[in-house]
Amino acid sequence: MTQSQTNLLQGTLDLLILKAVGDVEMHGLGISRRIEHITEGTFQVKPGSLFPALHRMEEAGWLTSFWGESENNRRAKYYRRTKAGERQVHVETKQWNTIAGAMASALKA
Amino acid sequence: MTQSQTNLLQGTLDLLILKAVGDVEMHGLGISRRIEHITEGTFQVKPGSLFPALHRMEEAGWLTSFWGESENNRRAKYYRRTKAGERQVHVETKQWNTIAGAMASALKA
DNA sequence: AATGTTCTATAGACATCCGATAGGACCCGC
DNA sequence: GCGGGTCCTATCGGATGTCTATAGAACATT
Repeated sequence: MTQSQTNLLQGTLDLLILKAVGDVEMHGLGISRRIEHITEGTFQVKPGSLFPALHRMEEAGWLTSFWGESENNRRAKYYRRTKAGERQVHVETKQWNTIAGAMASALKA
Repeated sequence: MTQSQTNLLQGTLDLLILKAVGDVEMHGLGISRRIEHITEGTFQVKPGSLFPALHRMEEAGWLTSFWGESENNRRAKYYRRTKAGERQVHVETKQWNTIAGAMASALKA
């Protein structure tokens, strides 16, 4: 049975990534660390979740990428949010607030 | 392209069902209607989502069921929350609050 | 009988998250 | 330079869970 522990809710990862990237360019592992930071340690995004998500979002046009060099002189792929990504933040934030509101309403009963 | 609009976040359905059942026994469609009500119309659970979830949760021991007769004289399967289901409400509520808190923290940046 | 409504149920498609695994590139100690 | 640790990206297979669509049984209405 061994239930897997902190399952990330489907659909929240995209928003977290978009939020983490912010306005500066970051590479994959940097984004991962930043997500852990801004969620106060709650979400730890593993590579197997992160990279498919990044590729998916680049495909969708919410992120652009370019190869660069990390602060540790490593080859790293940097991501930046696009205009469309900016709009997506608003869309998904609104969706999240709707969901959170509905859940709060359901739980207070 | 035709993006399917994933209405419900994975993992929230179980909690909504457990909350909807409450302390009285209800049949499937009744639970569905009640979820829509207590979430103020936000979540509309379709049969294809509802029944697999009910079976899964009965398997897990959070619900028990028995055949009865609906208020419209139809054959209906009634569900009731078990002790384990009661405990699960607390577990999942806590998880939800953690997640909601983490998201709130991430979004306020 | 024919039709609609209520209620349960399943199949198939699809998206996505996770664990495991892999490999290239840089750094350091020796 | 050689080996091991770390940083960084990447993919595969499996598992879960939701949606659309479909189906059928039973009762009610006409």
